[in-house]
Amino acid sequence: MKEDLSAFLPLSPATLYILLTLAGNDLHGYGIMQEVSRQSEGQYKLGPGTLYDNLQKLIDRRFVQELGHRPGDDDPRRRYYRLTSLGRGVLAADVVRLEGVVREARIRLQPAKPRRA
Amino acid sequence: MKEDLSAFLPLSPATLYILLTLAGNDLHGYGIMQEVSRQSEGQYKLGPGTLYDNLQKLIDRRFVQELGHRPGDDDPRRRYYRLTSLGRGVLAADVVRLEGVVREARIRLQPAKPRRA
DNA sequence: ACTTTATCACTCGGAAACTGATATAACGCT
DNA sequence: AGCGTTATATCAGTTTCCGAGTGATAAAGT
Repeated sequence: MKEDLSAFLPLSPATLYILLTLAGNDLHGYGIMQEVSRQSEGQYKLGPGTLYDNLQKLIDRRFVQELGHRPGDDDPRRRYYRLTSLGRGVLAADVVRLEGVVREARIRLQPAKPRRA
Repeated sequence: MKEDLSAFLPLSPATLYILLTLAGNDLHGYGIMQEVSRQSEGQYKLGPGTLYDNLQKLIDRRFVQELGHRPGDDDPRRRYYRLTSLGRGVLAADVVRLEGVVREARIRLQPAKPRRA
């Protein structure tokens, strides 16, 4: 019963990192920015423009839903977002694609691997 | 003696596929399009606009060099391109990044693995 | 108490990238 | 000769990216 998730692939780096971050926990915008920076070890930083552009697009496509403010949260400014099961599926599909890319790259980048016998 | 290749990361999907394809063999534009389509099992197709935009950019950045026409080739229209060692390094760096993404995604997508006990 | 730094949400305009339609032409086959 | 494929390339329209900037609250330091 798989839908055609491949129509949404490949995900852009920005989209991929956002979905990846939300796959772990529900999170708010600023938290996503920090988490992406942390996960990529500072190599990739998401600006607010990219973030909110993407977030809106992801909500429109039902990959992510907004939870709004959390009643018990300490900081009432935060607006939380959650990955939907559709979004989870899209992320999983892209991960499969990426595994293929990585596998292929490993083969092509190492035509003569030093062997250790 | 590593240079700061991370400044060029992350590669866009289009760029990644082009570098990946050229990592295997020197190839001409049309061949790249076909090979990308084949490698991604038809999921991702590079249009000529995207291809030549990227190719020019890659040449400017010295990731790829043009070889021009091959003397012995049957079709003299073809213009061949080759990955430079810099381009190879960038590709390798992005593959490392992607491996991290894939690893992280695998962890986050399976918080409760079905056990078979 | 007061100042500074960090957190948080979001908008905006310009830059960059993507996309497919189109143009042009040589090639291979019947 | 005619036709589909191979091949390079450009162009305009759209989408995406990006960070500077705005505004405000919360936390931490002095």
